[in-house]
Amino acid sequence: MTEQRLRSPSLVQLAADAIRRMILAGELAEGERLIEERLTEQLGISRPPLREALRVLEQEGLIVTRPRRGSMVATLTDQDVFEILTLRTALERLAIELGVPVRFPDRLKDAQEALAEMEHCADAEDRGSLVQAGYRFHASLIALAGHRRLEEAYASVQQQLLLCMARNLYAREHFYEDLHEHVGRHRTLLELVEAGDPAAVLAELAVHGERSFSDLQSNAGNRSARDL
Amino acid sequence: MTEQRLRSPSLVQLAADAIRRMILAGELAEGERLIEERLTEQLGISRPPLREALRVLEQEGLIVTRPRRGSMVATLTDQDVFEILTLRTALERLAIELGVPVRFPDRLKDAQEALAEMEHCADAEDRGSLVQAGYRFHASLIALAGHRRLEEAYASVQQQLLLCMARNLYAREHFYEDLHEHVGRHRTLLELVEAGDPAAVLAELAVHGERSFSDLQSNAGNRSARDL
DNA sequence: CTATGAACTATTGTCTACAATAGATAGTCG
DNA sequence: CGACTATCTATTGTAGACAATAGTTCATAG
Repeated sequence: MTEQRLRSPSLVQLAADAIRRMILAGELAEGERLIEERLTEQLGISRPPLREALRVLEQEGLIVTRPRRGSMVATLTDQDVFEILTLRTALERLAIELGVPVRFPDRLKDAQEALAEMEHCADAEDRGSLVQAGYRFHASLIALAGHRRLEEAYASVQQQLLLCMARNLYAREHFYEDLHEHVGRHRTLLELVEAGDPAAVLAELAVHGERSFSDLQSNAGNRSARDL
Repeated sequence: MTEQRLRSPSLVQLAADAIRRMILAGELAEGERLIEERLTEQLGISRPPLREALRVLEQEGLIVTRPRRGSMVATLTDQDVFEILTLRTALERLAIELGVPVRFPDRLKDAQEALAEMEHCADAEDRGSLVQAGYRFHASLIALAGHRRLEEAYASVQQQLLLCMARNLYAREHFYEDLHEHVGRHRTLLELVEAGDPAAVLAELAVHGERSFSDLQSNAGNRSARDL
């Protein structure tokens, strides 16, 4: 609304988006070195903007950079998945506490639209699009809090979660259950949000999250799965 | 024109550290434009590494960059302070839930040392050093969780909080109370952590945080102060 | 045959220079 | 006298080249 889309995106943003897409699409293998010269040829840009884009991705947690040794696609361990999931849960909890009951009713529309698309994807059994719509749904719930830093942090965590999925480290929760049951849980979530009961939403989210923690019990932090 | 020789690690990191220090020390005013050429002269480096450093600081939330209009020191509103404080609380809560009871007893030493230094600073009435020691104390509590992403996110929030203090937007909590009472609250916190009672720690933290929210009631999100 | 060292290569780190754009200023027209 | 426009300047965006370093390979000596 207030955002003006006339801004010509800089090469840095375009390069960051392109590399991010490549990583999340699995076109770049885990731990693969990112040779700057190769990427400049591939993207048709020069090294300075590319290097700035790599700094952005490094801060986002998608790549790791070691001095004089270049950048590599992030390698995710079970510990990393655990960290991503717990952090996501903590951020979602804050968002619910701040955003429910809803103070910006117009923002609910985004969630409702995303949910409608999720149902459509479930009917069509389009799992890829369903995951995308699911992320939009969650992001729109976060936006209810009206908390810019929270939205940014959540987006970063979501991206890393996408990376987990590209690595097949996190496929269980989203793929190994009935699609309509999956969408139904989200519908329940939205209804509780609309009802304005934060505690109930948090309880539902806890059920949501418990499944994801169940396979990480080898980690020292597994105790927290119950608490969250 | 202090020509400092930046060498070994990486000019990007050194430049980022230097500019970060300048911002947090208040040497750069709120909203002040960061002219790249000026900074290159001041730091004795060239523009490419400087620009990469600015990207890092942008991701950290200390500066804002608009395309073709350069970078500015972040301007903090009450809403920003609210966001920083709520995010910090959410991260601390996760850290306590994951780290208490303590599973890495050796890491408690850092907290104990920081607390001892806090007491020393309180005796000497050195408020500046007390704040620094306080941040080390909190950071060491976060480290109990053994959660790298959490530590990084918390460090970023802490930095922005330091920026708040440099802007006198947040001086109340740390400066307008008795120093020994301040340290005493932290001692209580550590004792509860050592006792292994997460709920009690969270309750104490809630008291800790309530004071900071009290001046932000004009914000729409003030309702959360009680919940957190 | 193995181990060690030196030279080489591939890659990153940094710098100078050029192009493009947004903001400012002054001049002119209504 | 005020407002609008064109030019102008300061600053950012981008490019290509040079310097420095870590990893590798080959040669030689034990």
